[in-house]
Amino acid sequence: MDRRQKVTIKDVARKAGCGIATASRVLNKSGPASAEARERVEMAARELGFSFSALGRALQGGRSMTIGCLVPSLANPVFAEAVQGVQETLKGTGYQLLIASSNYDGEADNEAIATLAAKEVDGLIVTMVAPERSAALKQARQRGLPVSLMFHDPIDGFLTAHVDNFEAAREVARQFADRGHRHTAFLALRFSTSDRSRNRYAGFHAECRARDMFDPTLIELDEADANTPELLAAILAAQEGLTAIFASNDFLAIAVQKAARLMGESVPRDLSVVGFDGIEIGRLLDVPLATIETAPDAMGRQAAQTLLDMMQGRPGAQRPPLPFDFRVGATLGRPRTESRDDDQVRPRPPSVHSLKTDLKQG
Amino acid sequence: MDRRQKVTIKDVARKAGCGIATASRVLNKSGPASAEARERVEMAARELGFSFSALGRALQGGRSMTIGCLVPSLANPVFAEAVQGVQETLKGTGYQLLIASSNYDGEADNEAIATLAAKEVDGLIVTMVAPERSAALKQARQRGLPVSLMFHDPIDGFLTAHVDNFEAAREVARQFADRGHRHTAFLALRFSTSDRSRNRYAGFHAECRARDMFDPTLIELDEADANTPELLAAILAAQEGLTAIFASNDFLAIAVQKAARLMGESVPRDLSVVGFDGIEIGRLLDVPLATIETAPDAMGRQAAQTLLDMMQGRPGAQRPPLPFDFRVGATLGRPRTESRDDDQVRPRPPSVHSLKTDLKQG
DNA sequence: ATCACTTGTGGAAACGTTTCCAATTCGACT
DNA sequence: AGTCGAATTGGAAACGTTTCCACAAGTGAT
Repeated sequence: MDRRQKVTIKDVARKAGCGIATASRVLNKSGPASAEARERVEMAARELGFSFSALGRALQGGRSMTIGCLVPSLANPVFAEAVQGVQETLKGTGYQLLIASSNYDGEADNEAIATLAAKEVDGLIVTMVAPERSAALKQARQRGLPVSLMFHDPIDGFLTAHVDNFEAAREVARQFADRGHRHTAFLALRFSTSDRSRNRYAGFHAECRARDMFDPTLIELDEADANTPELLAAILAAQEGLTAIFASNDFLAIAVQKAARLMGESVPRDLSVVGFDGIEIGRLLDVPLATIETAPDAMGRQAAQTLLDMMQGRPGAQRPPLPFDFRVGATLGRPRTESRDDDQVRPRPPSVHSLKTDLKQG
Repeated sequence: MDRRQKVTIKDVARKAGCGIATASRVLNKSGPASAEARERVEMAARELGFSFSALGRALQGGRSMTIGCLVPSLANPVFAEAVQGVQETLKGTGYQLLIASSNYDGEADNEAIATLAAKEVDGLIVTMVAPERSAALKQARQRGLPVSLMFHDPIDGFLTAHVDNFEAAREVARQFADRGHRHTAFLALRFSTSDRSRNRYAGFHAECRARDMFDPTLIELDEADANTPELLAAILAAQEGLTAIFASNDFLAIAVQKAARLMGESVPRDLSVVGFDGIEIGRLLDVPLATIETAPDAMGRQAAQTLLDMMQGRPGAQRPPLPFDFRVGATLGRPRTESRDDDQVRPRPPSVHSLKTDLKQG
């Protein structure tokens, strides 16, 4: 019962009464063989239910036809969709995907890369905490492993499929400014483990300055869970004069809406909210979410295509960032108390940076 | 540059001036070695940056330490979360996940299974269109490959991690009945490729009958995309007297809410909606979604654990279904025109089965 | 009948491991 | 000094492929 009996090409050859080499040639159509031999080998293979072992092939051929993929988490639909995009592009190429996830842990990132490399993957598609500082990734590249990045902004020496987070965030600031918002906040999750988030903040911050708005307050959450809205409500209640929030992803943006509801405030009358990513569900909401719409699956497809090119020896250059769209939802409006045209330079209030929410650990 | 120079144990042995066997023993701590030899080998390995090739190991040891996983799509958060759960359970066991997705295509299912088997995975965790009819899966099992199912209701000869779809759907019907609904519909996506969906319909249908409600109308969509709400609105407009809809997943349920809004109807005053799955975002909605709450990650964890048990020779028995919860949201209410207690048996209206929406192909 | 080809064929090496087993060394005991 | 056992050690086989190469057999031309 439990005996895992493998049928090898040796068995086929024996049954067909020929040498291994001949069987291999027939089954791979890779060399000459008499009609009669072909017939016998094919028959034998069919009867035995033979199929090649990718292991033996990989060992001998030096190519495993496997691609390693590392993402922070599949529970985040953005990454899940990207991986799906990778799968689509790989479909039909014969490559399989070995997937690891690090749960946003830089240490786990390194281990995962090492493990994937040990499995002799032919290439790596990666989103990690800090690719530019990963020893394991560096070593993999030194060994000649092609690496393609996803989501990360361009890093020296790497090719990446990305959107211009800085620019996109500036766009959000512009939209806020155009509607008269001056006092805003940037809401992020796990700021320290995401260069994307940091770049969005940087862009948002820069444009706010350029538009003579207050520096945005930085609100950082450690974790998102069921009571995130309550937590947010508490934090927001402590902020005075805030009229608009830019959330680093759509999930957070939706949580902000919920928080506003809990506080008895109305979106966008009392508070404007803009998200990032453009997940499908945002559209379906009662009050459709204003957001930066990106295409994670396209990101995955591009990263995969880049990798395929590298593996075929066509190095390719860094592609321009993928386009994003500002989706005008219904969560963005004018602030209730319009700024009264007193354009004289006012002192900026001290910006509350890194308002860490360690209420839980405390 | 491009030279992929592998450091093998042979290189280590040569540099350490000893035999391969000794090097192997030292590096694996699997046998005796003099302190001096140990020292030299470890030094050599470090200097060369040696790491084992999982390929050679797998070939020799007969175990690849890789597990194959097949799901319909990672773009569906339910499956993505389940895979995440699998990853969590596998973390620390040394097993890696080779992931394939079929895009709900039964043919692709078979190919994927065959490919995974060819890669010599040590076990299979699978959600597919029709496991009971898959030739490839059958063959894999005959070869002694342990197989663990996710999401599927129990099938003879397989172990599966699941929720009781039939019972859960009955619960929905009960909730409808308790509030006085009699004329309901069941909304599904790709009915033909999902036994889960079919079982939910069956349970819903059965309980509707038991409660003397009308047979639920079956509404089936081929695909969900951006204009699903419009499509739904058109379909719903044609249904008379409908007071409640059971959607086969939360995404569809949210689309129904949007459709109702498009039609100028109010949820739950004019139409009650209940979903299935219990995705996190449903909670955050303006009108929190009533739904059957399941735990996809727990499903993944259980499936993985079952597989680990099988691989360790502990066969284990089919576990009971994982619990589900009826989440009382705000999308479920009493129908506007309360059924006037005329309990005489009324003829049921012909139920519109398989109202296929091939508006697009047509 | 010999030669030079073409065609078909199978032995064997190589890929990177692990592990069995025989051989070597060494100290200790008779 | 000679024998014995324990502790180390390394050669070689095996895992399932592919492919190089040499060999056999057949074919047509000289």
